[in-house]
Amino acid sequence: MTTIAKSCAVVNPSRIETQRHPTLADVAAAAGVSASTASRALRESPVVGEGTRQRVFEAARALGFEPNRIARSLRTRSSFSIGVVVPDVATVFWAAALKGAQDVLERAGYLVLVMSSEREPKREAAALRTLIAHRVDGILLATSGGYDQPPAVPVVFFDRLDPAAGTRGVAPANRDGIGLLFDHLRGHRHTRIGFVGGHPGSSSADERLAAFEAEVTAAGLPLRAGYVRHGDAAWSEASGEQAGAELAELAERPTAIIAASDALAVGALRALRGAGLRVPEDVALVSFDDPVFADLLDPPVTALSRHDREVGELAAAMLLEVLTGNPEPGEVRVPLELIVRRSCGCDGRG
Amino acid sequence: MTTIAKSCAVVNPSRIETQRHPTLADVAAAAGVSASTASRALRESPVVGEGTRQRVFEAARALGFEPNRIARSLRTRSSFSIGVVVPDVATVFWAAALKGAQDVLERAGYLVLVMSSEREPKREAAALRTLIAHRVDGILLATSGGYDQPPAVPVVFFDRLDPAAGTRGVAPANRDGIGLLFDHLRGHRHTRIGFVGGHPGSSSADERLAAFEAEVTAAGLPLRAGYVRHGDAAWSEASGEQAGAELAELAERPTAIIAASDALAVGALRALRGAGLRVPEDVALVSFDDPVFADLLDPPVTALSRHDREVGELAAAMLLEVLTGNPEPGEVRVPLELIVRRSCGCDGRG
DNA sequence: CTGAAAGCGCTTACAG
DNA sequence: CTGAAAGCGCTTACAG
Repeated sequence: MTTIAKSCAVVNPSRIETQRHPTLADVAAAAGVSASTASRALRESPVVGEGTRQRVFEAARALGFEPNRIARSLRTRSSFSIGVVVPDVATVFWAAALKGAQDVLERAGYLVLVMSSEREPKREAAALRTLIAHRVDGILLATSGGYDQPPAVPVVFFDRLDPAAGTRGVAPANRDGIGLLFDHLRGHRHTRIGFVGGHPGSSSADERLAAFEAEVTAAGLPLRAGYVRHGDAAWSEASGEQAGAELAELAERPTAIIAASDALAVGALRALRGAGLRVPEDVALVSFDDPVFADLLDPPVTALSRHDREVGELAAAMLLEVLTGNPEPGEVRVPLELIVRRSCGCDGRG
Repeated sequence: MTTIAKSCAVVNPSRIETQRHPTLADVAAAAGVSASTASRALRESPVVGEGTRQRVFEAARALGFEPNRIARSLRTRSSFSIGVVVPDVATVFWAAALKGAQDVLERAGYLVLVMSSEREPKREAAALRTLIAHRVDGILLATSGGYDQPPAVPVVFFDRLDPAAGTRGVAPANRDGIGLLFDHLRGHRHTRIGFVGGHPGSSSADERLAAFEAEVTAAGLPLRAGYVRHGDAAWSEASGEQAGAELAELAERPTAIIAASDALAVGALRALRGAGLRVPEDVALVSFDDPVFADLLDPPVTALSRHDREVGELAAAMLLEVLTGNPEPGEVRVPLELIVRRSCGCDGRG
């Protein structure tokens, strides 16, 4: 007792007396039963008598008892929690995907532990270790490359898939999406099409770039190295602007640009303006991810619809499947649609 | 043994054999020492011999041992985790504030548990209970009204403060911010100024509205009920559009509008356009929170700089203070600056 | 229907 | 410097 009081004082010597949480033993004592019975009553075991059940609940209510999940987890050897690690929680895409995942996971009774890797492999690896240390039942991972050997729990990838084949994952249909964008630009008769890609190394960046190159080749167009630029690790707006500026300076400038994300597109738009170029008259511009308020931008930008939330939901659902014993291997791709506005050269009225 | 294997089989009968996590006992056995010594070695206790220390670390490494934090938490009676509850993780403001908080908390060694209340008092109360059940050491709360009696751990409010006085909290300087917006509009000689507020009931909505009314009165202008509109619970863009449309329809229409948030402002902008009104020529518009890509909107919108991240950081720092025994009571306000662009009537060149 | 006992995986006085 | 023992707060066979 003395020990406990002392350690409390060290940890939290403020006036706010962190009142001791009542334990199951307290409830049992108050209800005049054993801890075993109290536990069974609280867990609605059909075996306990009605009167007993009521007395226990009453005692628990009176004491403000909230069962200690840490103790329960240790005892039952299952934390009923899921870890989610994303490169950056404050990016529109991951914030939305995270929300989607959290919704389905919480509905299934899981606690969600969110960790941010800040796009660094080291921090991702650390986050994974922390999650394992907390004995999560499974992990949802948008990898930044910190995943080496599989941890001791099921993992489902999302958006940024593991390069190794055969791992479970959910991602946007990158290839088809780029195809939609490319075809639309071709419909406007463009032959000199530039590309502002994400940072090489993630499946999302790499797939979109590969799809772009495949489209160019399939269209019988020349593959010009100078027409392909890349954003920085954060796919930042600033790096999109830099890339856009480089494209704008080219002697034989592209007449249209595909940006691999919203921030990259907005950065490119800013660069084009800065270079005194009109969009879409001088250079057309289309974006992979639909920018926020895209229809109010000047000009309104043509882009692919967002299904961020859905990616998170599907990944969570897949993990739940695995956890309940339906391994359901392989990949799921979320289809995207083209939203035609004006930056592509259309008049924006459909 | 049989029991364990059986229960494992029920939980996860997939081929992915969830390998048993090695325990401290395993490490101790492998290193040829007792669990006590292994524990001390791993925790870098100065008391253990160098040779022993090395053998233990080697064994831990070889086994891929990751100490079970659940067991440690139970034993030490401290989870070293902090709960953060926000109305919606996918809203720009909270995503950024959350990230700020998470950064400082993780740096201090805490695990962050994020919960979303979806703006419902019931869900907020449930989230709070879950957090308590997980024995978090403290809570960061942007309340939606689900907080009745103080939980058994320290709470710091952020953005949406507790109406009760004297509680700890961090929020933007709502009053001063509205003052900045209002004064700027007055500088443009506007006398008929409308207000699209947030949903009444949260401190952020109420403070901004009160500040607006105080400014109107202080300026000697009439307080017209018809000039004040409110967004819905989510402060959604659609509700901002609705409010903007109502203002636009007024017989004696305001010549300027202050919107209490980015989404509300963008909604209002859309409504104004829909009504065939030019911004800022027919109606000027300024926004409290700086919209994403605000400078590329048509017209670029004048707004208050965002300090979302800072709000989260400061709230986290305050909680840390409390946890280490420096109660530091009261409120902190984060000052905002005006970013002048074109929607207010300026030419946008500063 | 209920209780005593064991144990989940750690940490930490207490002895040596 | 090291080990045996107790205990954190639960759950769950095992007996009655």
